[in-house]
Amino acid sequence: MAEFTTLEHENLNSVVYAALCDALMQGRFQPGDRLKIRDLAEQFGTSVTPIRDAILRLANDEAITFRSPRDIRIPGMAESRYREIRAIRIRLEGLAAETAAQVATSANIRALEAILRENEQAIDAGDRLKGTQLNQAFHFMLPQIAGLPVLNNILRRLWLQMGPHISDAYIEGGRAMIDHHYPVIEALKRHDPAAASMAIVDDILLGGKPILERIVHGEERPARRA
Amino acid sequence: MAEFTTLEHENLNSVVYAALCDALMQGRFQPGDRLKIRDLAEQFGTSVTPIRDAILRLANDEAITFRSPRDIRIPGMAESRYREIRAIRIRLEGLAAETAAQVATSANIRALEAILRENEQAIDAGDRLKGTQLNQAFHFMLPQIAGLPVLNNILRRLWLQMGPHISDAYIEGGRAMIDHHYPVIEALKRHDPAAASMAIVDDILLGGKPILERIVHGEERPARRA
DNA sequence: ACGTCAAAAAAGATGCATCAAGTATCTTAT
DNA sequence: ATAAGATACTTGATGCATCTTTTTTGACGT
Repeated sequence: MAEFTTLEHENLNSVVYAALCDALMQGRFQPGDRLKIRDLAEQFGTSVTPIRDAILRLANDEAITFRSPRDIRIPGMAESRYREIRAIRIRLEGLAAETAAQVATSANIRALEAILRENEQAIDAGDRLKGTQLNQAFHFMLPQIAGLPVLNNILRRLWLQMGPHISDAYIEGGRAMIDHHYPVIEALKRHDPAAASMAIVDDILLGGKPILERIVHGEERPARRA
Repeated sequence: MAEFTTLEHENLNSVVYAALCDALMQGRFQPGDRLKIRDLAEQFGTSVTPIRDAILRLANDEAITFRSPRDIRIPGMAESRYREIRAIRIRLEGLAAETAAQVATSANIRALEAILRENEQAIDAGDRLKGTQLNQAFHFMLPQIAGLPVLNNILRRLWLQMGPHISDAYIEGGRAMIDHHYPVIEALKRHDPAAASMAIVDDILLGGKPILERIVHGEERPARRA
């Protein structure tokens, strides 16, 4: 999962960054949670320097923000921001799906089907964490198949921002969260770019509905203290 | 130009980051150029810490890379990567243009026209730096008009990567580089999203042609030493 | 001349001390 | 008992020392 495209010479800061990215994408942070450099340093068993480095990168990704100069927090998500991210995803994942449909091999298809099958089982078993991970894995597979690393990185950053807001939505959504993945695979099999794009758009709009509702009804500026 | 959406409490690291971003986008670095933290610290009159912070953020943006653990450089651009970035820009700037066409005010139009006029003059005067800056300003104005800050940031990062590769193309291109900006403004005036999108796509594909040719004929892995 | 290898210099990574600014706590006067 | 002010603590930013690895360089042999 934590496959980073570029560089990253297993520095401590990259290890911390990768770990925090995973935590973010898995919804292990809640909006409003506060991060303390010294605490994280203790948890990771490093000095504060690599933690600062990782935090800075995450802030650059807008995955965390400095509410005040000394108050590092997981930001809230305004509804307008979520809608914007969704619109961007539609364009970008649409492009990925179209391109993937043109070049997908049977091995690619099998990999997607394997993820989808596992995802079903995870959802049926009520395993929220595994469910979100596999859903993400499915989405990230398309730009990978398409050979679009830049696009993949952009999407990764968007998911970093969405992570804290999708936590419980997947359990509530049940299998409906991944129902739209089937038409995607069918379109790739037929090498039908337009159908692939439409299918992934359906997934983003319909499958993501519980997430939007959560955000709309949630606090814009999350309460103090977690 | 250096308007950063979020946070950024005028820390030293943010000052350095903003300065390096400007330098990158203005083409003041060449692919293959090496950056040294201690040298930059001397230039900025700070210690190495804020420089490291800024460099780390830039590396996270993939605007600079660590060729080896101790060799920080402006990366080269493979043709495939440029084509991918172009495809992404088409989708994203297309979305920005469509949205902008729906909401543009007459004040927005006037601002765009002012930039375009200035850009003409800069090109006629052979002022490469100002030409590229105003061209960028035009492109960044669309997501701003559209009210899409996330999209704006994504584009900013892409431009950070393109910056070192567009240096001399604008002089060679002459007015052809901005000819396609007129139809964009016309479409916004008519509140015609489809036309606005098509116009900006034309600009990206045709206006960017000299850039692609430069990249195709340039070195993939740039020569040592600048 | 050219290539090889080793010593020296360079350079980023890490850790840590200090600073400044904000926060919480405690004291004290009303 | 409450509120205002002072004190101590928290916490990120900055600077700096040190460590390790890389890069450079120059001497040496072919």
